[in-house]
Amino acid sequence: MGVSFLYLQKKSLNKDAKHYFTFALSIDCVVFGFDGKDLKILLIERNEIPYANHWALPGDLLDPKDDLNNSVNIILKNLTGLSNLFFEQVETFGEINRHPQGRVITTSYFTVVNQNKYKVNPASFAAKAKWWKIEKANELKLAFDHNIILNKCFKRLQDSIRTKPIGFELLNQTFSLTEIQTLYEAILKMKLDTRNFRKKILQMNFLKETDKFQSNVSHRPAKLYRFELEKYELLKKEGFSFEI
Amino acid sequence: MGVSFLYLQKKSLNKDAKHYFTFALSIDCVVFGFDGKDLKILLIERNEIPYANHWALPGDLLDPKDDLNNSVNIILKNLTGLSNLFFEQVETFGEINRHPQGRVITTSYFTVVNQNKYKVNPASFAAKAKWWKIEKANELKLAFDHNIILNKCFKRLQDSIRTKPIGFELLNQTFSLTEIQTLYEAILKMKLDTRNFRKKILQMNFLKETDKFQSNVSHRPAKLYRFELEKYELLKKEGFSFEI
DNA sequence: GCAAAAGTGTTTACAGTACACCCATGG
DNA sequence: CCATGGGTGTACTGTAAACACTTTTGC
Repeated sequence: MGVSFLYLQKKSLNKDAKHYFTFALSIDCVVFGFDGKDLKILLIERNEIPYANHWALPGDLLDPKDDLNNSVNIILKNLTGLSNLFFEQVETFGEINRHPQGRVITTSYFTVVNQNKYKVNPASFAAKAKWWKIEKANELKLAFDHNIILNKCFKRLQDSIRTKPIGFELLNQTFSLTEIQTLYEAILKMKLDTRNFRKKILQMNFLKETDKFQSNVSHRPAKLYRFELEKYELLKKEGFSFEI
Repeated sequence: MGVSFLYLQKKSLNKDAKHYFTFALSIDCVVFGFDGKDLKILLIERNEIPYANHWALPGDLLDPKDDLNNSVNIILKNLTGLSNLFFEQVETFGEINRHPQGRVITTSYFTVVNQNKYKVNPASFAAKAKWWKIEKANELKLAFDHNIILNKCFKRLQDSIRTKPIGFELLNQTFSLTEIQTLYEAILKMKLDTRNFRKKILQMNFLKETDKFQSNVSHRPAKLYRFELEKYELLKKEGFSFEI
């Protein structure tokens, strides 16, 4: 197994640095989007080996000069044009043979974006990108261990959506209560009771009714709401805890 | 920033491997113990630079031949003699200057052990090890970013103890209800109501009353219970979810 | 006037909380 | 017989869950 005490001992560390400083690190990111109906994730089609013609999570090697957490935004921007997103670190994968070309450890993140605000334009970036329904993505044989990473990140999203107000990132700035409910149903994969859902989310007091309504719908137009971040921060400071 | 598309392109990866395959990876572990009264963590005293004479979390460099998650047990055994423990991966830290001697990324884990079963014997292992009250450990200036890692892992323990039956690892095989309650109070850092706590944990139906009692105590001896793993697994399969 | 989704309140059941006294043992 | 922690039940309160009809718009 060859575990050493290098970590504790400078002299040995210098001597055997060649042996230990041989890992590459990558970042893989699950980007969740919502089109008003289904939860989607963003995949990129590889055109080089290994895994040529396979779909993969957007990701890249970490430059040894760059900070880990700060690089996610840069990598994602280079691959897809998406920028300035919030990320949650999920898990680090380090199986010996997960990358066929060397010892690459990957740290996974997820983020959520509004599909309408961020239209991915495959032509303008390095790789072909496409939004996939999460079930469809799971039927694909993704590159590397990306099916596993995808599922871990999806589980984490399901947890986080219930305890943090990240869902509003997936919607337009104003939205109807039905839209939030549909979003929660798509992520949690369960039907929710309309009256109870509205009661619960409204009494949290961080949604502000606007004077706008849906337009051009062939039914009663829904009132539109806005998420008040400042209000949420205040409530949190007072000890309130978000839970759906 | 120098982010590349190497990850996607074999030819470049081969060419620039020297640039990217230059990280070292380490594993750091927060070992929680319980002495019947206080929550403790296990620290090791370094006697080499960097951070000579500083206390540090047990950890070591990962050998490039070894799997990440599987190495935690081996590393901890080499440092402390503790073996065959369960670990939960918590977070990976990759700030540029977190290690003064090179680019070392660290993945953190926590585990919980029964302090009575596992007496750490400093003399017989590589480094001097000591159990510290968590508050005292936080007052120390630990090596590297270990204060931060410790606190992240402690928060994760506080979450996990409420949703997974890991607390019983910290106790003897048979234990009194008061002992579990004291443990939860030590970890969650709050007083709990005795009658309500007992009701809640007993009605989960995975604690089995034994015919044993405390002995040599100068008060009414407490009935001793046992955690039934099989029962817990069964209940979980039926959709029951642990929550304290 | 019909189709389609928006919007709205009440009742019921269960789980969380608060709370105080008697019991068994060792010394 | 006293000190110490073990052990127990009930009433109250608040939140989750179940449930059906009216409203507004476009066509």
